[in-house]
Amino acid sequence: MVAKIAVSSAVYAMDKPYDYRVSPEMTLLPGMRVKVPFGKGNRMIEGMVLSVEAGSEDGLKTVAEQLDEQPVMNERMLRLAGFLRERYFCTLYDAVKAILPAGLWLQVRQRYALQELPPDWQHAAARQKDAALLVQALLDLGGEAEEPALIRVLPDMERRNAAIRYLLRKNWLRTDAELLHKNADRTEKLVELAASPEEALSYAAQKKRSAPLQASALELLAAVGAVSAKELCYFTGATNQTLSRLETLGFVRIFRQEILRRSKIEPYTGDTAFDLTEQQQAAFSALSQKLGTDSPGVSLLYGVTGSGKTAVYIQLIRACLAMSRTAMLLVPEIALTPQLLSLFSACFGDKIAVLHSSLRVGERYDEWKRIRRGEATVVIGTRSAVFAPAERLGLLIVDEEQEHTYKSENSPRYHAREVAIYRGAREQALVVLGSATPSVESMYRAKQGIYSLCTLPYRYNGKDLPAVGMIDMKQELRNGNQGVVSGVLADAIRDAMSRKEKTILLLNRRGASRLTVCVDCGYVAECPRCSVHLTYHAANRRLMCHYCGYSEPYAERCPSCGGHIKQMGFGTQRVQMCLEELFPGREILRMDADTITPSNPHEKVLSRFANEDIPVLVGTQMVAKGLNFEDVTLVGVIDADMSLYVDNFRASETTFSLITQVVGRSGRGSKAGRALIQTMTPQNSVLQLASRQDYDAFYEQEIGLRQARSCPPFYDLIQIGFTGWPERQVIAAAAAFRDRLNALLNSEPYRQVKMLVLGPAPASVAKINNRYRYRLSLSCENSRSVRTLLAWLLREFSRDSKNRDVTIFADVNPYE
DNA sequence: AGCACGCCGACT
DNA sequence: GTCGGCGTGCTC
Repeated sequence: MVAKIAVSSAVYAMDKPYDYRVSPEMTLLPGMRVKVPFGKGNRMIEGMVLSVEAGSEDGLKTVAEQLDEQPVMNERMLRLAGFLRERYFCTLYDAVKAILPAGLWLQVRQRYALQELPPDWQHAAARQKDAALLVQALLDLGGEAEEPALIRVLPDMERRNAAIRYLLRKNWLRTDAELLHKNADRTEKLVELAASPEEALSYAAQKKRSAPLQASALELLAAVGAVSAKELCYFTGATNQTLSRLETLGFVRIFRQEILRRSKIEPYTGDTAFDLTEQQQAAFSALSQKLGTDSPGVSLLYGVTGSGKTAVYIQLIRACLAMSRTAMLLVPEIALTPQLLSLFSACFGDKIAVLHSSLRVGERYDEWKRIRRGEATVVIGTRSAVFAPAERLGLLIVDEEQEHTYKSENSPRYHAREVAIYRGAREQALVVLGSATPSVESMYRAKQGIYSLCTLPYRYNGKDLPAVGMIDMKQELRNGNQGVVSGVLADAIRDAMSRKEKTILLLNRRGASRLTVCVDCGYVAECPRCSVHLTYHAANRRLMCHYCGYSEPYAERCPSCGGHIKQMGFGTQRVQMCLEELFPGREILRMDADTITPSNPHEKVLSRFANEDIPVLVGTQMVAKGLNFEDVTLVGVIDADMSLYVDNFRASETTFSLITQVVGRSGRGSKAGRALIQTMTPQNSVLQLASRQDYDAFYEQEIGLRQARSCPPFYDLIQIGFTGWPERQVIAAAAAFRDRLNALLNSEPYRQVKMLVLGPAPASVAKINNRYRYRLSLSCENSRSVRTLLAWLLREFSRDSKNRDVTIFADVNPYE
C-alpha cells in the first residue's frame, strides 16, 4: 500500500504530498499522523496521511511510526487544509497545525519499561494471568513499550490497568510519561535557581564587571527562586543566551511548564427566556427560516450598538439545536466578553465548549475532544475556533465580523470569517455575520445580494444614541493648553463626577508610542536591530524594542552628548497622570497592555471600575469593546486622528468602527449618555460621520473610495513580502519578482487578468532583527488562475539560487 | 529548511 | 596528500 503524506518539514517551495510505503502490519487511514524518514539524512519528521491506496511501492521509503490509533482529521478537515493551502499560500502541514489543537502534540504517552524480574517470575505471576501476558509481551518487545502496544495485547482497559498496577506495585515495571512532541505555543519557559542562593550571589558579585547580565539575572533568581524566562529577560535585560550560559555553568535549570490560566465563567443572574422585541423577532424569523435548508448561505446581521444582537444569536442557536445540528459563535476576543460567556453558560450549560488562546493546552484539548465526540454542541471561541471539529454544523455566527483579530498574522494567514463562509457552504450551515459597523466588504456583498441582509435599527432600551461633540485640539493649542485633556473634556469629567457618574477615556494609540529623546541634541533611542524607536518601561527601567525583544538600561544622560533625556509623546500613563493632577485625590484606573497581567486580568480591572468609587477608566482599544456599565455617561476619545492617517486602505473603516463602538459605551443605563471626541482635524468626514453614528453615509463614502482605489471588495489585495539582508538584495529580488510577474501578465494566457502591481516599497517596519522587509502590493481579482500563477511564481522564486538569502511570503488582504 | 555531495584553497 | 570552506541540488 502507498500512502500520500503531507510532511512537516516541507517549505512552501517543496510542499506536495510525498509517497510512502505502508507496511502490511500497519493500519493507516487518512487523517492519521505518522513519523516518516525524510531527506538524505532520513531524519524523522511528522506527517499527515492524506490517502492510502494500492500502488507501486518501488523505491519508496516506509512509514516509520503511526502516531494516532484513530484519525484525528476527517475527510472534510483534510479538504479544509487543502483550501487553506490554496487560498493563503501556506504549506499543507501549516494548515494541518492550524486546524488541530496544540494539545494534540502534547499528548502524554505512557511509556513502560520492564525492571529486573525474579527468575521465578512466571511462577510468582501464575495467578495474575493478565500481568504475565503483559510481561511476556514486553519481553518480546525488548523490555519497553508504549501504551498502544499494550492495548493491542490486552484491549480491555480495566483489566489492563489492574495488571499494570500489580506490576508497578511489585516493582517489575517502571513507567514514565514521555512527551510525544513539545508544542511550545502555550507553555512557558521557566528558569529556576539550581545552586544555593549564597553560591549564586557570590558568583554574581564576582562577575558584576565582566558579565553584568549574568550577575543581575542571578541576583533576581536568588531573591525569587524561580521565574519565567520572559520576565527574567524583561527585568534584567538578559537574553536567552545569558540563560543558557548560566545553565551550562550549573547555576540555573531551564524547563517548560504549561501556563496556568483560565478565565472563570461568572454565574449569570438575569433571565434566559428572551422576549424578543419586534425588530429582533423579525430578524430571528428571517434567519431561522434558512436554518436546515440545502443552501442557507450567508446573512449579514447589521444591528446598531445596543440593539440586542446577542438575544437573536441565542434564539438562533436554540432553533439550531432543536434541529439536532450544532452551532458555533466566533468572537473577536474572549477576555473582553466575560458577560457573554456567563450568559451562554446559563442558556446552554454543559453543551458549550469554549476555545481560545489563553486556555491551558490540556483544557483546550479537552474542549476539542468534547466537541469531536458530540458532547458539546455549542462552540464559542476566538479565531482558531473556526476549525473546531463540530459535526452536523447548522449555524456559524461571526460576531463583530469587521474585527481585525479574525485575521491570522502568521502562516496560514487566514481570515476566520472567510473560513466560516467556506465551512458554511460545505456543511450546509447558515453563516451569520453580526456587526454594528459591518466591514465595507460584507456590506457591499449584502447590498449586491450575495449575502442576505437583516437590520436592527434601534437600540434595545429605546434610548437615543449618545450626543457627540467634537473638540478642536488646534484651538486648544492656540488657547495655550498643551495638555492631552482639553478644557471642555476636563469640565465634562468634573461634571460627571459631581453627579457620581463615570467616564471612559479611549486612547487610540495603535502603533504609536512614546519616544525617548535628548532635549539637547535630538538623539532618539532606536533599536540597533530594527527600524523602530525603543520605548521606556517603568517596571524594569529599561528601553525596549517590541519587535525583537532587545533592551538596554535607561540612562538619564544622552549617550551621544550627555544632555537630558526626556519622554515625548503620550500614552495612557501620561493621560492618567494628567487626570490625577486635574482631580487630586481621585483614583484614575488604567487599562492597557502594560497594566493587564495574569495576576491583574481584565475582569479584575473591570470589576473594580464597576464596583468601586473610581470615576475614570482610561485605556487603549480594549476599553472600546463590549463593556456594559450602568453609570457610564461620558466617553472621551483623546486622539481620534491617531488611526486615521496611517498607510492602510482600512484606516477609515477601523477608525469609524472604533469610535462608534466606544461612543456606544456611554448611556447604556437609565441616564442619557454623552461623548466627546478630541481631534486635530474636526472637519474630517470620517470623524464627522462617526460622531453622528451615521454608518450608511460612511459606507456610501467609503465604497466609492474603495472602487476608485481598486481595493476590496472590488479587488483583493495580495501582498508579497520579501525579507532578508542586505537591503539592496531584498529590493532587487522584489523588483525581479515584479518584472517577472508583469512579463507574464503581458503574455498568454494571463493577458486578460486585471492586476495592478505596486512596489517594491519598504514595509511599515522596514527592518526587524537586521532583516530588511519590502513588499509588493497586487490588486487583482482573487481567482483560481491568479492564485495558481502566484503559487508557481512563489515556488520558482524560492528555487532560484539568486534568492537564497531572501525569504518570500504572500498575505491575502492583510490588516497590518 | 536541512543535509550530502562536490569542487577548490590552506594545512599536518 | 587531506581537512574543511560553502556553493548546488534534492527531498517520496
